Amino acid sequence: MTSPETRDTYHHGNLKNALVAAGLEILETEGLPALTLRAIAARVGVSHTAPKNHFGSLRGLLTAIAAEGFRRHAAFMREGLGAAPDRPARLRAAMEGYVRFATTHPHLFGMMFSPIHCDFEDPALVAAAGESFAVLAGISEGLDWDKGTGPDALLKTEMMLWSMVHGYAVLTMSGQMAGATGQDDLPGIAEIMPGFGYRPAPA
Amino acid sequence: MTSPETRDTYHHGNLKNALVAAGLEILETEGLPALTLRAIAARVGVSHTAPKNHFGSLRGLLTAIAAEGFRRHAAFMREGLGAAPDRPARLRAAMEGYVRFATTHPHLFGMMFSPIHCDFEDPALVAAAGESFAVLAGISEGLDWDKGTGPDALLKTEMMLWSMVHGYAVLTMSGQMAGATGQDDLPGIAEIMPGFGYRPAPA
DNA sequence: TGTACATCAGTGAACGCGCGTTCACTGATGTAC
DNA sequence: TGTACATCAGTGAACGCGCGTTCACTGATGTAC
Repeated sequence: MTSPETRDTYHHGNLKNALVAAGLEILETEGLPALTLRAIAARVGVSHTAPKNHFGSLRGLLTAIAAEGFRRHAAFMREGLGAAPDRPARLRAAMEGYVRFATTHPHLFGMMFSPIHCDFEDPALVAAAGESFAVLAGISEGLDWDKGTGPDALLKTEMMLWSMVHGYAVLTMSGQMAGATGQDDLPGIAEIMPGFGYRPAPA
Repeated sequence: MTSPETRDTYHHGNLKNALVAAGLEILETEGLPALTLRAIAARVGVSHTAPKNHFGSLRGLLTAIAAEGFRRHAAFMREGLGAAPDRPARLRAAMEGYVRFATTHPHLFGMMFSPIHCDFEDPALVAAAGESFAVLAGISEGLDWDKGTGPDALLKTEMMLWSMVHGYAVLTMSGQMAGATGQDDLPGIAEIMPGFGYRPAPA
């Protein structure tokens, strides 16, 4: 918790991290439109001009928050991987972790993919997003489908998996899937995926 | 064009449609953050309180704009369908139409799926989105994959296709796909799809 | 064909709000000698 | 161990802006008789 706190020192000491943490909290409790410079600073108990020293601008701060979001997103996916007994189970666990993150942190997830809020050129954000993508890439390897086996085939598999799970997350989360199909109780991501097998693991 | 025009009549005559058209133009030229009540009204040449008579609030107007977006989106997909010689070609055309719409109208597309801007409970919006979804549902029928043939299998196929194409559109459009994979020249949506066949058409 | 009147559609000034940024500043910290 | 000084980190008042909404209003239109 980083609830509005009183400081006795002039310098905060850990303001950079505290601002990111405060931003994440605001996203959880109040949503994306409430995520302003002033609100974030107030939650940390600091003047609203202080963030400028660390992030330059609001956009810089939001980008840092999104980067932390991607790290947690990757962690969500990796969480289920350890317990999975085989590769199909790992695939399923990663996909379900992806969707579970979106469902439990809808505002953060929305911001992480919004060019209006984040600077996708920022190296730290690109690196964090890459960490998340790497989990999907890891489970794509060896997936047996009909697109050949070259390096380009691997890229296509990664793209296919990422597209499918991301679209599923966005459409179910927003309620659009339920609205358009008229179904309230929708099949999970693992239910709708094609039933891919894996090639024998390399020795 | 609905550029700032001068009227000689007190009543506009077609304000409701003109406001939607103006909103669509602003999205094309200036993007989502510029889509305000005042900007839309100014473009039509009307006071910024006039829209209230027709839409109640800003949110109502944005929802109407999104609904028109879905109608155009469906039209984009249907466009390629007519010329397609067979069902696999129709599948490909619809998917590519989906992505092309997102690429050519990124801000409109973004708003159409944003709960912050639109009211997804609005019947007109749900109907328009359903029109769009119906195109995908149409090409899902008869698709031969390994999930059985019941009505639930059809729903799963529709969801899978929609998820895949939507995720692909969002991720490529925002530049995230290029960023995370490090590739500039990415395969198209038809390239990454599993190579589904179709069952023989019913007689 | 006229008239009275309700309703619809648009005006424009004002309101209150919260925003991000700029500015001159001050307190705290680190470092060179 | 002291001192001078540069730099870093945070303050708080002020700025200018544009936003959506409210309000009392007025012009235009449609309809009943």
